[in-house]
Amino acid sequence: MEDRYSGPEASDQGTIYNDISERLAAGEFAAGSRLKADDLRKHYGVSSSTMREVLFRLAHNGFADFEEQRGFRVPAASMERMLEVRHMRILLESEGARLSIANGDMEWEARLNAAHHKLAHIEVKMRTAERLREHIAIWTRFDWEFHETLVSACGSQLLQEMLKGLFFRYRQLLVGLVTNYGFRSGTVDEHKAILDAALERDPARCAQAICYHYSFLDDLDQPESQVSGWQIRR
Amino acid sequence: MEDRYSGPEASDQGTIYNDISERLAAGEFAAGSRLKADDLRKHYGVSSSTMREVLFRLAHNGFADFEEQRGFRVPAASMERMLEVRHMRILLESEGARLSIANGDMEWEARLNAAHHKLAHIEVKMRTAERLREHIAIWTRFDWEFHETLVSACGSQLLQEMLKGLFFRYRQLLVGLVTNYGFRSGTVDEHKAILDAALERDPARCAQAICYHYSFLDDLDQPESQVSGWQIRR
DNA sequence: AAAGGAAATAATTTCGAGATTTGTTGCGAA
DNA sequence: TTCGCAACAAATCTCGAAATTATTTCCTTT
Repeated sequence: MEDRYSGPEASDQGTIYNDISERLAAGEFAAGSRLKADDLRKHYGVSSSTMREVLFRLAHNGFADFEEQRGFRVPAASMERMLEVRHMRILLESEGARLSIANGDMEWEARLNAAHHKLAHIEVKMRTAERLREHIAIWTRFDWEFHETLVSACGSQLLQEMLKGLFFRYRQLLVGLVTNYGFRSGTVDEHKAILDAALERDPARCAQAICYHYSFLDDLDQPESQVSGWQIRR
Repeated sequence: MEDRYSGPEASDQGTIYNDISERLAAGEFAAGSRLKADDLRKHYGVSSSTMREVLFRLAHNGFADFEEQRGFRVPAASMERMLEVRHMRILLESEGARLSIANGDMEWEARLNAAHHKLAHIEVKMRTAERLREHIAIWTRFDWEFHETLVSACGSQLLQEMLKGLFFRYRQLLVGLVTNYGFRSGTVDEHKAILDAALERDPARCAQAICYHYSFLDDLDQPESQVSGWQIRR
């Protein structure tokens, strides 16, 4: 008799890590709330030590805050923190795109096109989707794949790793700060602008397009101006 | 009767983490070698779980590589990896310095002067020191404090955190790649050039000085040209 | 002698209980 | 009512052994 529970089948560390990070990126846990090791332990059917390790891995990737003797918390989603992450994303992504444009071959162009195609498809679909929640996970993956592919020919493994961390941190903060899981209809055109600039091998215009992709944040502070149906959470 | 051992007195996680990272930054463990959890566990007198957590923390800060079911290893110190870390350091440090120059007040200038003074003092002393090994830990700290202070007025906590990780990763790789623990006599003038450019509020010249500070790496590939008495490890 | 495989060895990973620390509640005094 | 303090409750942190998985050794087979 199994008195475990009926959750995810395989509950190894990697699976649990991915599951929790997805749930965090989908805004399931309120920003600033405690990640109770004991509750999660029971939910996934593992021991406290295993859960602790997973939480440490999440913490060191920026998904959670850790304080000694005080456990783990979902990082508070402040606009200041958000702007800092955006700043770093723009800096690294522009540099990575610049190098990719300089080094990338036709194979890179093809992969970028493919990644954009998948992303555009889901984004157009989501514009009229009923239940946005169901598409967030796959959209997040395609979004990341596009941004990852953009810098994939930069020649620096390190830059790509750092950018990955920033991407998911950004998403987590965004979901905590706004409604609609951070989805906007405007992203379709913005991603297209980045793609076009990259394929035309224009680093300056590409950097500009990347900048514009994140510029909506500046409008969020003014409550009267709505950004594609968004609202700041209260 | 204590059959523990006679090492560091307080063996909490933070202390062990700092001790191991210092040993790694001093090149005590050969690059590519295994970090045996059991040996370290015995050395510090803690359980395997505690040591495992410390190793995870080290791994997530780039001090160690982790592979599932295969334990922890000292990252292989390759020149490629080194150039990647240098690239990111230049990018982030130039940006951080630029913002600090724009935002920093007189208080920042004073702190930068103080940090440089301490750093210059130890570096001049090390030029003629007998046993370099003894000064590495304190030199590393002052070196970091100077670079940290340089960007401390940039207004981004995130940039500073990322730069800190890069700094120690850089040091670990350097120690693994060259002799003399990565110390060069040329750093004295280079740090002075960075300080002067920052105090004169010249971002472009500051970025140039930062770039020059790391440019010695380009000469390392040519074996005939010696960089201030350095040699590449074989 | 070389290659393959099975047993032996050595490492990592998981577990659950106990020790330690933190947070909370209730009581009494100012 | 407010503050301090002590006892209680709930969480984290550590531990060492057991289970799992990788590595080495050595014997068999080709």
